[in-house]
Amino acid sequence: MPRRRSKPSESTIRRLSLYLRALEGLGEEGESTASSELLAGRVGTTAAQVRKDLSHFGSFGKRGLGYEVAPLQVHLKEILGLHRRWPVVLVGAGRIGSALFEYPHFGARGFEIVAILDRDPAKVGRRWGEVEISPMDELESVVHDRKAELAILTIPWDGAQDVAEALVAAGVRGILNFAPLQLRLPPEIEVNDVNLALEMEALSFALHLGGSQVDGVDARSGEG
Amino acid sequence: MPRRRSKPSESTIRRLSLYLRALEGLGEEGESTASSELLAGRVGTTAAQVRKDLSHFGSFGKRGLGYEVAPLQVHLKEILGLHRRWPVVLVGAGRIGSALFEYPHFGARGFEIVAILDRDPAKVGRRWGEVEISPMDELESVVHDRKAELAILTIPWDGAQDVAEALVAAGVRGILNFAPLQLRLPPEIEVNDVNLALEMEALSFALHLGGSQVDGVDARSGEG
DNA sequence: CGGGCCTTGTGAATCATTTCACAAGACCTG
DNA sequence: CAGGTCTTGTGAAATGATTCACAAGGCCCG
Repeated sequence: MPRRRSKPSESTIRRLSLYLRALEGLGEEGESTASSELLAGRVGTTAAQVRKDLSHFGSFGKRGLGYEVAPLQVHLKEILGLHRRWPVVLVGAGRIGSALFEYPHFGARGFEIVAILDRDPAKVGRRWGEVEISPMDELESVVHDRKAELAILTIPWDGAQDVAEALVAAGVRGILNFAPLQLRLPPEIEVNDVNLALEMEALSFALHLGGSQVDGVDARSGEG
Repeated sequence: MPRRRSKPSESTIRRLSLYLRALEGLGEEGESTASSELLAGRVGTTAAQVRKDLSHFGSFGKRGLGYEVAPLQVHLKEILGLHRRWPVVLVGAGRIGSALFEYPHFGARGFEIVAILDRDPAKVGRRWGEVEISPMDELESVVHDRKAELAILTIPWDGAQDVAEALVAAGVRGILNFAPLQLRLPPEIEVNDVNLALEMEALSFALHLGGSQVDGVDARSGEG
């Protein structure tokens, strides 16, 4: 197994997802091969970056030709672990939870929300499509029964830490966390934070700065 | 004005947001000062990192004491551009748009959704709270009238590029983009992508790898 | 008011990521 | 099958970010 030259960085992984989506687009457009330069253009990076990213996992291209769209898609899906179905538990049946439950791109990637939990008794028992909302005290049995290793947390910050710990105790190994706090969990648990206010704040910073002190901003003018 | 020793990185900016939130928590807990180490603990980074991040913008701490919670909060808000109100246009009145409209943490940071646009005639004219949904052909006038420099894009990928260009033409300078495609806009326009499927895929990668080839994974066991 | 204790701010060193540059192949054409 | 053209895969160089380590200050106590 001659793969894995050096360990891929977090950013490499994230770009693999982008390459995968770009390849799907190219496939729909009828392209059967793609050069690293073409892929880079679609994803907003450089050709060298694409090649380096892919090289961490093997040699998928043909010199002089580029990469074949369909096979590379398969490879990327396998690398990312998307060749299988992932049962997911959604905790928090609020607005964001509801939006994510309907989010079509999850299903397209094998992520299937198989259970919904909420602490609000008024919501428990309702059905969203095929899935009935369960009370929080069924957390452990639900996670266990459905063999869910992934969870999405869309609850207010004040319950998040406890729920996260319960999820981990029940067998969850990866959490997509929308609660705006830093979860403290064992290091082997993978947590991805989505902090929407933070994203807006990053925009605010950039606009604020650009509006008031444009002087120091170079980069684009001096050539490359 | 002796600020700005070197240019802060994107990651530094994002951590500033985290520090700000941590400081708010500390304030509520009654703390009046915070050391870089305490802040680092709350945010999941190192004390040196906190100090280096802050040092890009000035000297806010007192040696021997640490940082005063309330004043540092004010400084961070100013650095991030949060000392003012930001009118925001929301494009896409679907599930995600609805969730974001209700999202309490936006308002708490001065981001106010002042207009909603949707291409679906069935939605146009409805009210969400105080805001009525407008048709897409009012995009330019709405952005202009409300002086919105920020927009949130929660529409399907197939319309996103055109809408983004229209927003920019109307005066928008920053976009929070939920559409899973790479927007092609002038470089002075700030775009932050929130790609939810990608976040799940990053989790999937980590779990997939951890489950199948644990051998190469070191870091935690051997200590350092 | 001097000594001890803390914690900042920051150059220097380390570590990580990205970019460069080019040899090694692969295909095509004649 | 040789020569031309293209594009990969990859060490090496350049750039960027984080961590280290410590001098400079500030506070408190006696």
